Amino acid sequence: MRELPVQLATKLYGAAELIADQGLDNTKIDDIAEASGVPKATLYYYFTGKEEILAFLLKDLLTAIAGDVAVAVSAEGRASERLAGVVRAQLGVMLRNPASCRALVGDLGRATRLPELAAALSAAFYEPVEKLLREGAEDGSLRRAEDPMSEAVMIFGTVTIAGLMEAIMGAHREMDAIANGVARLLLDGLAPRSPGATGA
Amino acid sequence: MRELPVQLATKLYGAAELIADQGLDNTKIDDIAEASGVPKATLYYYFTGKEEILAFLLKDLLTAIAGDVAVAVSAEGRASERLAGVVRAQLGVMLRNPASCRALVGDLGRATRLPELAAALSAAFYEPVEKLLREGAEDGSLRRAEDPMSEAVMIFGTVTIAGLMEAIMGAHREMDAIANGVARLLLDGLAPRSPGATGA
DNA sequence: TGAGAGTTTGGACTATCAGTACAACACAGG
DNA sequence: CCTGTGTTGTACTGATAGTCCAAACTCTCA
Repeated sequence: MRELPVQLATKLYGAAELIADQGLDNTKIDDIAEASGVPKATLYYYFTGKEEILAFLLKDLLTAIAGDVAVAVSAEGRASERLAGVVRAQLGVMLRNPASCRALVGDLGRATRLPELAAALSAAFYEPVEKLLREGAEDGSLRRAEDPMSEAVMIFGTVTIAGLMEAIMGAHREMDAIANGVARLLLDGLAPRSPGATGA
Repeated sequence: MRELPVQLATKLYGAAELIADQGLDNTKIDDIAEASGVPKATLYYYFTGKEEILAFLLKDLLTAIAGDVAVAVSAEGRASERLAGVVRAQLGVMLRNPASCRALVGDLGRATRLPELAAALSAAFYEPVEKLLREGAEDGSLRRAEDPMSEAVMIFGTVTIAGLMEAIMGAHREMDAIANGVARLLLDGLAPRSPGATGA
């Protein structure tokens, strides 16, 4: 895949919705060309095929998530508060890019089969969150995890499915309401808390 | 889709792995025919196309999950314990059918686009868990949820991603270890608990 | 100004594969 | 033996992903 001019990249976002709606294999290359305004021949000049176009869009989304998550992770405050920030960050990106987000989750399988995406996902989310969990154990705001990696994975799953549900349904709730719900589940769990001991 | 003879259904499972590995659209009908031992003409006698074959496999998996989840939901004990049972049930089915499970999550987007699957998923998981959450609020073993539906969705996401990760990685951990980790996150959350107040 | 490199595009072409058509065959029950 | 229901091989069609190429266009450097 050749280096992509910005202007062209921008046009491609127009195709994300199409892919999200129909799935990649129900979307003809010619449809993508038409929806984005980029001629087919040009698409093939830059990409080796459909999959690479999807991969580009998804990597872009993951990069956006990575950026916002990184900011949240290295903010001020206790780890538990920053974790809530991470949740808000990921949900924020997802709700701002519902089409790419639906395409990502919709073609999650393909995504897991694209190695560079797995790496991007890991860098965007798992590693920072894992680090955050360790810091939480230090500052006492989070319990010590036996297996921070798999907890990070679960956290990602929780946030992702919550965000996806909104993206599919068409985001009828405020982002903050959703983020609070997710953060509460993750921090406090479902069991009742004895009064006066909670995170964020 | 015609009523499917059991013998034929059994053969089809052999194709699930193929689909899980490659994704549906990289899998040729002829490959499915070869892998399952069911001739292409017979496949088209029963199914209208590829998608319907996938839908059959997924519906089958969801039915299995629905069955085990239903048992767990209506077991003895407090709701918190039964919720842990639900987690074990879903993970159990997923780990016993890693191929279908990967195919399901891999083609999740397609799945969300197949209305009967969305309905099956809802019946298999969301509704029973939502009911369980309400019961937990009654018996005091779970906190009262503001929005049980969306909590049920998040729970599903957490369990699913955890299970998927194992299915992809090749299940190096014991099912019980995974299930305990998931149940602990869901019930207790990540914030430290004051001693002596916890679920399951 | 103009040569040359890289980019952009239209359009024709090929190869692959999903899905169809159909005829032949198997095998049941009456 | 006849008829209906499943089963299968084979040949076919149509759609479309991806290739190829030549013409045009743009930018840079001399």
